[in-house]
Amino acid sequence: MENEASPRRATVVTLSELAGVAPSTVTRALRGDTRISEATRARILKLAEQHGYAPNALARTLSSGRSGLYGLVLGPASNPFYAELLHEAVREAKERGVRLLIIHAGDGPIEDTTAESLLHYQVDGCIITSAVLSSRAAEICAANRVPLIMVNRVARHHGCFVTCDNHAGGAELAQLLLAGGRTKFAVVGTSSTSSTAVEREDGFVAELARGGVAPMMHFDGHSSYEGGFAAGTAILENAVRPDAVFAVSDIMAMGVLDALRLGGVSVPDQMAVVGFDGVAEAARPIYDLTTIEQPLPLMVRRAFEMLAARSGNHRLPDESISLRGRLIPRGSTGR
Amino acid sequence: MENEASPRRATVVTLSELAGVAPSTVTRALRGDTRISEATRARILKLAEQHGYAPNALARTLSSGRSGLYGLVLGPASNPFYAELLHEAVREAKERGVRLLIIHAGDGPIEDTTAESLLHYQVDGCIITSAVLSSRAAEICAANRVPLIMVNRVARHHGCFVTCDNHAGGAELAQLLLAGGRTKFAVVGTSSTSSTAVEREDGFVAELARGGVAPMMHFDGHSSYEGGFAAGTAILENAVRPDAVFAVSDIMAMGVLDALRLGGVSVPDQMAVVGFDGVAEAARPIYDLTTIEQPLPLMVRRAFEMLAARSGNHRLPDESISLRGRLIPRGSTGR
DNA sequence: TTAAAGTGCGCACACGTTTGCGCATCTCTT
DNA sequence: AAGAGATGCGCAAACGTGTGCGCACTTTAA
Repeated sequence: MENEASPRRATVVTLSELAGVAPSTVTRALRGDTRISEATRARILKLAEQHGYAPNALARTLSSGRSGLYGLVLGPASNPFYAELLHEAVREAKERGVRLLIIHAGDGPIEDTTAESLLHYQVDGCIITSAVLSSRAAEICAANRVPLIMVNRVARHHGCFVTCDNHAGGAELAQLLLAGGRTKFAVVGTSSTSSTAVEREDGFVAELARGGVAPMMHFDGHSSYEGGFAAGTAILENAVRPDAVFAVSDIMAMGVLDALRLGGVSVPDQMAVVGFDGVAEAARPIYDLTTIEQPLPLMVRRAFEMLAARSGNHRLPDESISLRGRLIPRGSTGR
Repeated sequence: MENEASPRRATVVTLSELAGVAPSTVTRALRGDTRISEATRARILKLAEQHGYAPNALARTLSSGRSGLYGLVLGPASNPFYAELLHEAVREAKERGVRLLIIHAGDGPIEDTTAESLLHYQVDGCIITSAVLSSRAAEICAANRVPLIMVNRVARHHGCFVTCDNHAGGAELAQLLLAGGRTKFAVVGTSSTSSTAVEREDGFVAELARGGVAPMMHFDGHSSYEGGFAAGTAILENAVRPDAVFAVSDIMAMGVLDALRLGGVSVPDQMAVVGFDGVAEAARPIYDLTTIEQPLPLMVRRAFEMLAARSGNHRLPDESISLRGRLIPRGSTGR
């Protein structure tokens, strides 16, 4: 079919010559412009099909200004939450006909050179989860009109973000534990300045206070399984043990649970454990973890919507969306 | 700094006007062409710096033919191996100054429309893990000279791939178990036609045969934690229990281990368990899983090298690389 | 003194697509 | 029958960068 001597891909110009029309006619026909007659359109579509025409999205960017590319900044691989978020983003991007450019993944901060590559590829926007953007990097994006959306975290005083209602979620978990008759609470937080973790903890502690209780123990660790495991181990070693543990993320709660299991503590009889995120792992029978499920699909959709709106109109003000999570009571809190 | 009335980004033309030279001179100066005098070059570099010039990589693609974009097809989120692979790929891409375009993620096959978007963005190549490419999609890529590399899986009869030496790894695990005095073996495989799983199983069974033993049980399940858990549950229910279980992936082995734990089976005393992949989770004290670690960083690097070579020279023949994995003996096999 | 080689840079086109403008032709309307 | 609107399409410029070719000037060689 394809001639070996002419390996060149079909272009709009190729098709226009074949069809005996102008390149602009081909473009309009392919894009469904109503001003092109149905007959011409059909003829061009058929030619495109025959010759395996694939539009050059990069060339389109050049003249239209939109690239159809969104940057994605991902958190560490050790937390399955980000893997789920990635897959959700891929699904949503496919639905919207846009592509995802992985800009950064991992724990560390985003380097300035990485931020610059955002510009090189003319991304229409960028979704940031977890990682911190240096002020210089943020400045670069702002100066070049690249809209930024933080998912699952908020920046200091500016920018768009969509999060779960962390405060309410923390409070709801506290209510559940109080209603279950728990009295001695441990909080497993994170040493990072993550807004998400802080809000969850605040909500939890505030609700405890409403019930007239204060946590008896507090741990700060790395926001990972290992951090949770270390906290769980520390709980075991404490002279007086709590009867309920709130970990600010499921991955940490899983670490806590495993430490308790190795220490011979029975959950939920001797100790209840709750987490936050609603990752798939939490549903495993071995963990059976009570948690707040983040409405990930909706959060991702909202993020894309905000990006799409802002890539069309740069004057839109900063916007923040908070979505209520769903309490999933499981075995780790009894019943 | 940036004038509100002139939101346009600096381009080569902008700089050329500022410097009083031709656009081509600017291009050559920025790209380090030796034919441009040092004085002119310094002046242009300074101007570029001042005006925050960011080259338009998409425009460059148009005239140079190379996009600096690689497609990435990722497996399901439920297996942490793919998350690790993603992060490794991101790291390697950063080092090489190329970008990753997420084409597809998840369990299902790659749709043809997805494959076409590979072409739209003129990717220089594509790394495929796990998902299957329809023959039509493969044809599209071949016709358009988009090199494809399979990582951790091999296609039927053609294409480039880089894998771990699955057969040798399976054999090594069998040796270890035999040396540990195990006699009754169960194999937890996957119902998918994944070449990787089949090779691992073949290697394991072949080595058992050399020792004069055949597995007493065999399970096929979904290649996931749940699949492993189901197999583990089935093992519990069997009248006569094996004293060693080989799961073809760590994620399945984790499922097996948890099922055994819930069933009160003590590992490694009553039963040894081994996995394959070397994911981070396998090292958790609660699993402490003996496994074969895939040399992920090297595998990813080789994949990029093969892609880079093929995007420069389309005539290169198919090539396959097999890298030896490393046995990591842990508590799940005793000692 | 002249030819040859080297240096520094500009011109112009190419890459593939989009889009504003405008020119025909055809169909109504009055 | 003539102006008004609709319909169908072409022309040409633009997006930003890369590059082959060639011109002018300088240095070196004979």
